[in-house]
Amino acid sequence: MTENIKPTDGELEILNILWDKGPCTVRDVHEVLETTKGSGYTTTLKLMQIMHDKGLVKRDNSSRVHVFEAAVSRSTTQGQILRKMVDTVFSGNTMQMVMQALGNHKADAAELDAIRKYLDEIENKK
Amino acid sequence: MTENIKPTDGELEILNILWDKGPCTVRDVHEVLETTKGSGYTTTLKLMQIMHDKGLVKRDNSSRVHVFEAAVSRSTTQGQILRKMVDTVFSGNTMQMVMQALGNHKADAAELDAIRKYLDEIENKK
DNA sequence: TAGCTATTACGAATGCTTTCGTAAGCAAAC
DNA sequence: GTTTGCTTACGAAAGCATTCGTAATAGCTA
Repeated sequence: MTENIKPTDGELEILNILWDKGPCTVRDVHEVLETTKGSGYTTTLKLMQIMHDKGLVKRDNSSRVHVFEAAVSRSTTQGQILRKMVDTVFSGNTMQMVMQALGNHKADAAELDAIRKYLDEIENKK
Repeated sequence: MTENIKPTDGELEILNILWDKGPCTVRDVHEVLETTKGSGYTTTLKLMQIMHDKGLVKRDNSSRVHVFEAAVSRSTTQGQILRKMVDTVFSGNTMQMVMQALGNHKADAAELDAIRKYLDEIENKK
């Protein structure tokens, strides 16, 4: 077990911004959240400070205006959250979850083919 | 949109028990949680009372010992949580989530075939 | 230099979840 | 009928996430 980091919903929103845009100042992040959530500047700041304490982000404070960067990878974090969700909501049954996801989602032929291809890859790799 | 019910983690644990075992008394549920979480009886009771207030469970109080039953379906709840997770963690990209799930999960040939079959079903239904 | 602005730091308030102590009610057993 | 034990009801405490008010700080500008 590497880490037991579990970002909260608010923290995840900020991580998404950092993953999309790369290193950001508090203002950069706030300008996004302001439109999506309408929260205040110091709210964003506080959240990012907490995330730094938790090790979710790295901070470059060489200049007066600190620059933040995600300290955890997107795919790793996605995998952790996904696994926990499968465990708690689907009793660990990944296949059932995938079926449900495919059933609810209106996939087009191209998407379905992409999955078939991927299934073949998985099978051949063994 | 039917409901905007979002069970907490603790509530979900109880729902899982009710879905697995059918109608239960508080004691029935507590006996499971006691071993998995070690929480006290009144803790379980309180949680189930809150769930009743929220409409997550139905209560039969015709006898002294109340009998509780899930008021929301397992698949509906799974679908809601799944959709929210895809939106917040995978930016709404269901296919990417499925790929990640399949990649992390060590599926055997039978499971992969089950998915292929399911993909065919989806495609033919159109 | 003095003052204005933008940034970070700190602490507290709010709201929600989880937990449990305690009281009250009821039923069976003695 | 009194006691004992299980059940439900109520309220409060603890912990955490989120929010923001206020202060301290640094840089820019007039």
